[in-house]
Amino acid sequence: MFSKATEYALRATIFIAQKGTEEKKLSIEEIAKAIDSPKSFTAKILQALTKDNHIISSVRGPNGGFYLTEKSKQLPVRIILQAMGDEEVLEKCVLGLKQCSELQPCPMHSQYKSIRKQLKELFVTKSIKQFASEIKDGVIFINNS
Amino acid sequence: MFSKATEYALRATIFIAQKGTEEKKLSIEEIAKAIDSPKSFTAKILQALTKDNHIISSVRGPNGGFYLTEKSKQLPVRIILQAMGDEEVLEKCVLGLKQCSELQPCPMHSQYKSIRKQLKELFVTKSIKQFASEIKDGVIFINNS
DNA sequence: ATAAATAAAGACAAAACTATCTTTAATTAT
DNA sequence: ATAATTAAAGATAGTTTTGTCTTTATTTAT
Repeated sequence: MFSKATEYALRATIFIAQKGTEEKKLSIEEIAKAIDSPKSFTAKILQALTKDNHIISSVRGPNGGFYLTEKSKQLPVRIILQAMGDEEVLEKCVLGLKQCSELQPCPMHSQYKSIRKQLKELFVTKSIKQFASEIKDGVIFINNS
Repeated sequence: MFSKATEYALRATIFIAQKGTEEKKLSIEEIAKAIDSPKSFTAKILQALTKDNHIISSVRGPNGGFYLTEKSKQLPVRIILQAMGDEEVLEKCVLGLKQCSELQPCPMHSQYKSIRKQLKELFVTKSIKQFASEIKDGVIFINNS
């Protein structure tokens, strides 16, 4: 569905939203361990979400790390797909046809369109915060081991 | 959602099922043109679907080409994903977590599982033939131009 | 001021994916 | 038999994705 990079971005952002605060920031070390992702690769991804897109906040130096502002937590999860350049799946024809539409439907269009709509709905209407608050120790997990 | 190779495989197979017969086989030339895919790359894909998986039938030489047997047309479209090694999306956690399940759900699990179920249902319950017969000239399209 | 800790930035490399081109084998028509 | 046609097979190459490592910049604590 999504690239590895996008999977890591979603996991990391939801994790940071849940565990990080401006007072207690999370290091890339902690984050990568928690979500089971390669550290340096994840660092690159968080950099992008920080620098270009201002979804995540970061501070360098001792006691530095990553956290999300309350405002960022309220963004739809779609914002992460957008930042990662990986939101095509929310719009695209399942057969990859450029001109597939209601007027020129592909053979799978009528069956697939409702699935795509629900997928888009999920990423557009739900906020980062909503998924972050799903995590309750011992009930919902975000780690991978 | 799927790789380019899988998109071409789905388009080609549905197209061949609709237009090809044992009497009037389709050449790789015709197929690639019709579904707007790179010819040699598509040849490789059809080779795989022919040789290893016996989903498509082929004959070499003059008036040779590709077609589907009636039996093949009745296979679920999932068989194409399987042959292409690209059916992971029907089963996988949206966040890419290995152990995500009802017992150890990821933060998106409860919202996403019904979407994944519908997607799987689509590929498991619908046959190649069903999508092939969706194509009616001027109403349903499979070309890309 | 200096040292330590941490993210940012950049260079590099391995693997996977997409694509092309050439040669070979099989089949048919003459 | 021979020539023509078509898929099969194999070699190669470009691009993207995934990942690592090193150096630099910033911040904090002493």
